[in-house]
Amino acid sequence: MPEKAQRSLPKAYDPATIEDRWAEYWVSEKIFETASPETIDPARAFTILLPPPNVTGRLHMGHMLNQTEMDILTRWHRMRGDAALWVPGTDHAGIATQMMVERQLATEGKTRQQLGREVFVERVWQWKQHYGGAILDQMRRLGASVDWSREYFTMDDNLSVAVREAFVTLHEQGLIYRGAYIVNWCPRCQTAISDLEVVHEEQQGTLWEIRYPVVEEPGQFVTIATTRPETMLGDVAVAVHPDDERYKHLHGKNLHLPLINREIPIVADTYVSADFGTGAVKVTPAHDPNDFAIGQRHGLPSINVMDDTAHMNAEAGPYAGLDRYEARKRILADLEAQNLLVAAKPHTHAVGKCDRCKTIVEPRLSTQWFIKIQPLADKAIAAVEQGYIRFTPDQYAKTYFEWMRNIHDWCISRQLWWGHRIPAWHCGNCREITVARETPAKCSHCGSDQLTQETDVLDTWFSSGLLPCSVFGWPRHTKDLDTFYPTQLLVTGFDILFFWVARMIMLGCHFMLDIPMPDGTRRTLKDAVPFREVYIHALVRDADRQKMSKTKGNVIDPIEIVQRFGTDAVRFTLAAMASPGTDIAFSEARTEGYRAFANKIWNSARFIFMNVERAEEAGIIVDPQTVMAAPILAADAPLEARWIVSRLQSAAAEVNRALDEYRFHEAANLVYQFFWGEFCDWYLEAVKLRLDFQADPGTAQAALTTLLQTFESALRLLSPFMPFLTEELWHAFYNGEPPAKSIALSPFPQGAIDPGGNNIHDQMLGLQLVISGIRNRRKEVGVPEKESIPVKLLIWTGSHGGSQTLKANHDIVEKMARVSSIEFVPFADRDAGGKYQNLAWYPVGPTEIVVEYNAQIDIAAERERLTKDLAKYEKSAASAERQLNNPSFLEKAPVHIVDGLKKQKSETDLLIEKTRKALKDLG
RNA sequence: GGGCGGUUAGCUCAGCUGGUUAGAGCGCCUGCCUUACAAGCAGGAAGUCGGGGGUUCGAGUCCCUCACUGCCCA
Repeated sequence: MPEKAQRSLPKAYDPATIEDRWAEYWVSEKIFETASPETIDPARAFTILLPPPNVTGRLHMGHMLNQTEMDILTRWHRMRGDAALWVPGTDHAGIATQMMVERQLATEGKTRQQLGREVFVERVWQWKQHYGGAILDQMRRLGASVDWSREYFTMDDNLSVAVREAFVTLHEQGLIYRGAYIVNWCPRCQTAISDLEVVHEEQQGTLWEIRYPVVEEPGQFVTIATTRPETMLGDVAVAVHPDDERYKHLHGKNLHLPLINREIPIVADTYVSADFGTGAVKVTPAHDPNDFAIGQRHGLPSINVMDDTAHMNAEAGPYAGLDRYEARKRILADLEAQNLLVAAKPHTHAVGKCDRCKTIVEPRLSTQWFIKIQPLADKAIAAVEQGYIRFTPDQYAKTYFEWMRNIHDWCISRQLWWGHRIPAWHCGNCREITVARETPAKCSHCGSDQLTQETDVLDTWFSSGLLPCSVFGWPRHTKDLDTFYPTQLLVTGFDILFFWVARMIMLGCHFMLDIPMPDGTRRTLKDAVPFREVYIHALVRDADRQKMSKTKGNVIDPIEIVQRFGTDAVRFTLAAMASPGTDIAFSEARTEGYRAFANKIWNSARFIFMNVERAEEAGIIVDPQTVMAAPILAADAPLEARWIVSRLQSAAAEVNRALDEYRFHEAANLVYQFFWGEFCDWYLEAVKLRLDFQADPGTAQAALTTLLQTFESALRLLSPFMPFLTEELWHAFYNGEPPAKSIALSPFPQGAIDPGGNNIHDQMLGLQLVISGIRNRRKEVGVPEKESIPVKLLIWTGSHGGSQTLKANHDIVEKMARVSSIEFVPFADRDAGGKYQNLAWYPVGPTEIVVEYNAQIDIAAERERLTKDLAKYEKSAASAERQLNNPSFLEKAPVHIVDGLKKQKSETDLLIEKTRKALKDLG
């Protein structure tokens, strides 16, 4: 327990003084640890998995948005009584982590090759122990309500068992194969990388046109076009479109490949576009995926001309040993010298770069391990098609289908040292491969003991894709799995839709089908899915809508911004702007506004605590322990009390609905509007009238009770959005003896639509309009702010409840509009002898407000204002009339719309009449 | 080239299934230290909802088209 919360609060809220304390308290008191699964009703489990951040990562704004949303939802579910479990952890990030450690080694003048694999991997573990916790530490600081006892790391032993099981099973099922195919090769990382790890950038390049002599027809040439001339050394054919008239006579003939003196055939293939370049394409199967496909179709060989560092190899003949770009220069020069280079045309094309190190990727033929993905993708498609997984916003389902339906086999091997080593052993004797769960002693084919393990490791996503099952103990059938799987929700950015979302769905659907349901029945696809819902959030940009990037220098560090404004203000900013499907332009101005909101609440607490003390001094005690029950009103409770209780109920109901639909911005704005715009602006001001503990203790005690109840509920309503501030104030509210260890463990206000609410709301609205109207008139006629003045309220005949409410609550009007006295005048008086000429006048619903102040008004300005208003009213009335005179409107529009319009029309008519009179009175 | 989104107040954005007079925050103007809060209070100004066409009793909202703009995939 931190030091006992104090009710005497400093004048301004300083988040820095409380946030670290509560962040530590939540962790050390294990506030967010979930009960053991045996005690949980799976129907009440709300499980959410943190999409694994890189272990090398630092928290950025995208993480903070992502985590704020998850935290709001998790806290909300927890407070609603669900068994909320948010599982945190990190991803071992093969390439990134290996790079990080290699860089560290470089500063010591060492390379990983010098250390050797075993020592290097040990070194990476050391690095992870030392630095790998950074991002989770940041989460702790931000108060993420995760269950730290369940923290995972994809290289942990238990998760490694899952990886091995998954690999071996897939292999047994014939879904994993090994073969030579074109992959994206990063020459710097010296590993294969996936399509998704290649970023394409538009680049100004050159399209070179090169002549290849025709063998059979000396003096004839075919001119090919290429952006990568250095790969010509690996050419095995030239392809043309079968219907291209220009080349028809050459089908079946051969060409001399310049520089290297190889004869290559001309093949006809519909892949070739006759319009592009010269219509003749060189075919280099070992260095281009499309060429590889052509090569397969025509039974051509593949000649790899580069090594794994993108230097030319022995196949490149005289160019062997050169870097690929140096080779390009030399080749172009040599071609030019032989008069074979026809043209060099500027050409914009997309160049693929390694996402990690930005090196230009070299498509390269190499032997890799693949997953035959179609059977997995089929289930993943079915799961979404059949509605077992729902996307929000739903248009992402389309993107998902698009990708899933055009998926390629997944290359899962990486030529790295850091990662899950593939459980396959090569036999030195028979050359066969043994795949096994346990390290085998003998070759399963020939029995030899000459086994060496495959050196490749698995793609990091192979392990992160398994997380929804593996963190709960899969492949074992555990109680955790029964209780928490499928998880409820995955919250993530659209940029990783294909990274985790797609892979988790494929692997989850595939493997979990084999785990029976808790009751022993067979699991179907519906319950094999890794999560039931996916919420995709947008990108956080800077205030000018620019994408944040290190090169632009516009990156906002969430921790830095949190230190300046407080975690709650930053969270609230993100939540309030997180409208589904729209990028967030993060603006400090907005955050300042929400810091002010936090301060506002802080000060409302000061006011309330001050009154609790004043009450105690007068011998009036309201036991805070009794307030958590839903607010109860006395039969004769004043209007503002009925109103605020009703507003709280409906605000809570609306917040629940909004969060249910992932409408974070709506939920945040509702809480904001309720707390500031209603509770502080109106209720607190009105309730001041009732808090005279000496003169009227009965009224005061009732008022204080409602005040405390409402405030306490409002804190709970706000808590998922602003956990720190509300935790602090809640403990202070209960004088350090709260009914639970944390507000996060208290019930969330459910809210309800109060049947009497509309009437109360209308009454209060009438009052508010009169108060605003008087304030407006005061300004217009220049009444000094401090001065209390008398006003007249003219009551129109035929207006019923309105004037009664005003009369009954004249004290509120007097206080909030600084009125010394109100005279209620029947409207009939108005026309009596120009009594109200030249007075500050303002129409409000069934009343008119007249402020007599020195009888001095700016007649010209007043006339202008009234004329402008009149025009507005007349326009509105005319448009209403047009509709009401339209038979098809009356016939087709719903009744409540017609009635509403009629009501509006009559009110507008009244306004017009009043305004005309007022104009006339101006003389 | 294929696909998806966006264009609403000075700025950043709401406006869900079409329905009465289009909202918020910040900024701006004016006046106030009214003992919870100047990180505040009160009042105010400000929008032909990107252009054009259509459907409808009714369009910011649906359809077509044009312009500009962003993103994803190839």
